[in-house]
Amino acid sequence: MSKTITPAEPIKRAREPRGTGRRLYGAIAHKLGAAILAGEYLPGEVLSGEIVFAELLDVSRSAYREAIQVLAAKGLVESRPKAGTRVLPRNRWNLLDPEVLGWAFAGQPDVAFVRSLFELRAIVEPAAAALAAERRDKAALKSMRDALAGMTRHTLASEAGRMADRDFHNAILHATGNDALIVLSASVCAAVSWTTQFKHRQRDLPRNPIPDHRRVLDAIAASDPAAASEAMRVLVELALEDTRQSMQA
Amino acid sequence: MSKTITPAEPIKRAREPRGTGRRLYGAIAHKLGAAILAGEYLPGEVLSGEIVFAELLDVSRSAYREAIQVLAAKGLVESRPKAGTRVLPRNRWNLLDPEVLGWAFAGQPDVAFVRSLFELRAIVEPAAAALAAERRDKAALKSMRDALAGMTRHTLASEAGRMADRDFHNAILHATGNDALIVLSASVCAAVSWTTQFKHRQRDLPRNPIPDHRRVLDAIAASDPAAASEAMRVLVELALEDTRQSMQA
DNA sequence: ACCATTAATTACTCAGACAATTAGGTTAAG
DNA sequence: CTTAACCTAATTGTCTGAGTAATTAATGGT
Repeated sequence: MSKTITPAEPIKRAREPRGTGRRLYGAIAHKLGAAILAGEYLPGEVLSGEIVFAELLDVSRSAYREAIQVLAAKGLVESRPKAGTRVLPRNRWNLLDPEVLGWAFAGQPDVAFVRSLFELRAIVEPAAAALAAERRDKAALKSMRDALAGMTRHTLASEAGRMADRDFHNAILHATGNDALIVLSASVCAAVSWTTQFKHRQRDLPRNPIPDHRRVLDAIAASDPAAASEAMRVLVELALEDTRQSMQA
Repeated sequence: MSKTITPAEPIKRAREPRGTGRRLYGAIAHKLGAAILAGEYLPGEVLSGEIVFAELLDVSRSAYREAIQVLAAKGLVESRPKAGTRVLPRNRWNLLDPEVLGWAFAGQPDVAFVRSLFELRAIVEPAAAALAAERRDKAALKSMRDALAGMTRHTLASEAGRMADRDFHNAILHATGNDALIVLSASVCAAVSWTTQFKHRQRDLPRNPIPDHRRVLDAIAASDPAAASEAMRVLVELALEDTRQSMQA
């Protein structure tokens, strides 16, 4: 076994002003990361040696190595002398890393994985809403209100609207005062953002999401943890249902 | 402002056979990462230029740069031409990355952060236990039983016992069939392992944890989600209490 | 069958040069 | 006085080529 893998074609640095590949090594990491997440390079298989791979990618070994360090830092690959750099088993991947999530959604996202993300969201966000209801202060409430206003002004079809949606959920997470939850939010919110974008790529928003969000906000403002948790549970469940529809289509 | 930072002293590659710093760049990343997590380098401050820093560390620029790529991949720093590499604000850090968690616990871990981790655990693990109760199969049950047997044989005071504890919780997470949860478990379990080690550094285990785990296992085996969730809630709460005691002391 | 030794492969580290990018100051226009 | 465009210098980014160190696998001895 252990057939070595070689890249398909040379790399071109992306020209996006704010993309993940502003630098050459970033572009390589993006290309390889997306390829690994897409299943083109299977776990256990080994990438052909530095010199060969870098040459085929038409980049220097420095750039290639720095890209590999990035992938290794995210648990996608591991390099050892004499053994080469091989793709690690899936359970070693840092799937909650925002950049890795981006790579996962760069291609056709795995349906089972999207479902598991929503399940995680359905676990974390209601609990977070409950905590927020207990600990929210005036500033946090203002952030939520502002975000909800932004969602109302622009719709979820626009980028500004989606950003307001992220702001709303982020405000709740921040109100919990829990660093671990906040970090997790950065991941989950990013994923949700990808999926909503994915959703609206196919059909327009079938339902007005504002009332659901409003109920959550009201419960938090009223310092009612149980109601906040329940309202958020409903919100996530409806969002899941919308996504499910558009993914079957 | 923007006072530039310089390292205290040169680097020595760690000799640990399975540590994070088997290679030179890994040792640098470990040193700098731990220093950042410890608050020695504050967000916004800028590390003195590559050439200067690498020279003071007595390593080549290549090794230093590869270490920086690792830190950048974990959201700790960001490098731009002319601006240098600066420490990012705390909310950009991937605190759930296992390696970052290791760095956080390499020094005196922040009490608030440890509390937030336990809070996250108290949210995720009961929900995971409930899911496991719904979806568990024979193989998963066997894994849990084996792990519990291991915990009984060795105690939590030994490394083998702690590993069995991790296996038990991992088995539950795997039984959910939820990839996102499994990845999150890799982080949280690692953190819990750090804290339990931290805990036993000061006093011996004050309570027998086996019955608590047994209750969880029984509920999952009985396919009773509510009971599993409740049993796990109790387990985590007791663990939190133990840790709280030893951290105040 | 097992363990020490050796050899070959591969990643790792180093050094120095050049290119690309951009922060920050400077100048010009409104 | 404010704002925008421009320039410059400082810094990271990229490349090349050489040599070192670590690890696996084969080899030979016990």
